[in-house]
Amino acid sequence: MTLQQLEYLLAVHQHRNFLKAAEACFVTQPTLSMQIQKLEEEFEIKIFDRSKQPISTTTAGIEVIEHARQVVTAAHELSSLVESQKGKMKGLLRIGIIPTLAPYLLPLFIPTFTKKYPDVKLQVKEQTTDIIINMLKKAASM
Amino acid sequence: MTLQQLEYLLAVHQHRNFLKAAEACFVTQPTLSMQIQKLEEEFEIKIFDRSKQPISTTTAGIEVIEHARQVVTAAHELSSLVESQKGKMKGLLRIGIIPTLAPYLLPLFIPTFTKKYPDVKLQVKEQTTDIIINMLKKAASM
DNA sequence: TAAAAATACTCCATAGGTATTTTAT
DNA sequence: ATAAAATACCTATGGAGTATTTTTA
Repeated sequence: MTLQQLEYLLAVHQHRNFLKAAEACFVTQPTLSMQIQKLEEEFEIKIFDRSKQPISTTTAGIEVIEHARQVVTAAHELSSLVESQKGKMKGLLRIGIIPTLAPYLLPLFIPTFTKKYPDVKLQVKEQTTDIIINMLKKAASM
Repeated sequence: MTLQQLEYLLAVHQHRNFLKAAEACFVTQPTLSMQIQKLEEEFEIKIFDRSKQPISTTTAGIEVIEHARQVVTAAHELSSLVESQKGKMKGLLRIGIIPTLAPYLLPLFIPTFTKKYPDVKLQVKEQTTDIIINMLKKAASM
């Protein structure tokens, strides 16, 4: 069973026609026919009744399709999630800065940064140079 | 994205170890590594942090895995459904029989049949031979 | 140094395509 | 006669294997 096959299944069920279903899936009719056959073979269940036109979905087939739709829907939701996260910066960013520079640099940096990356949490520590170096070493060894 | 890759994903997340995950999936470690990489590439999201042992799941990865689990679960439910339907007779069976035979044959046939195939609905018509033939012809032309 | 993941390569199974035949209206 | 699905055949992608290298602890 593959996600492809399940999508083909839904297309055939919807269009009640192998050629149109194939076009909707951007493949040729034989390709789609083959995959449906393989699935029916694997399941040992006849899902479509091709003995008359237009083709119909068998009793057992309908139940299969209901569940297949859930699988495909879940997969699409996963795709959407991924799409929305793609390239999105998020997490925690720790910054060490010396007190001499802090009041000059931070006001320039923070507003634009938090606007651009609203999902990144900022944690700023003002410390002397050598303390910052120690903290960096410690962090690097974790 | 394939169901296989999602299963591999869940296995790695669970075992926090590519080799053990591979064994659990009955494939070799390189095979599993490759598929995870391909998925991360397709999604453009780093799902696992391999920079330290044991490996961990990234923030974005956790969300992906939650949804992946839903897809895989739905697919398993579909498999279960199919398994339970496999070889199961169901639907409607129409029987035509002549009144002369009915009282002798039906009592022998119906009890055993309904016991063996509880999901098949029986519809018995007692008619003369020529009426039955007409009904058959009509049914065949549908 | 040992354990774990990545890389290199090879192979074969199969998804998908084109051309054609079979089946149903 | 025509539309639709199945079949035959071919190609190429890529999933999976073995062997090896690189990386982390």
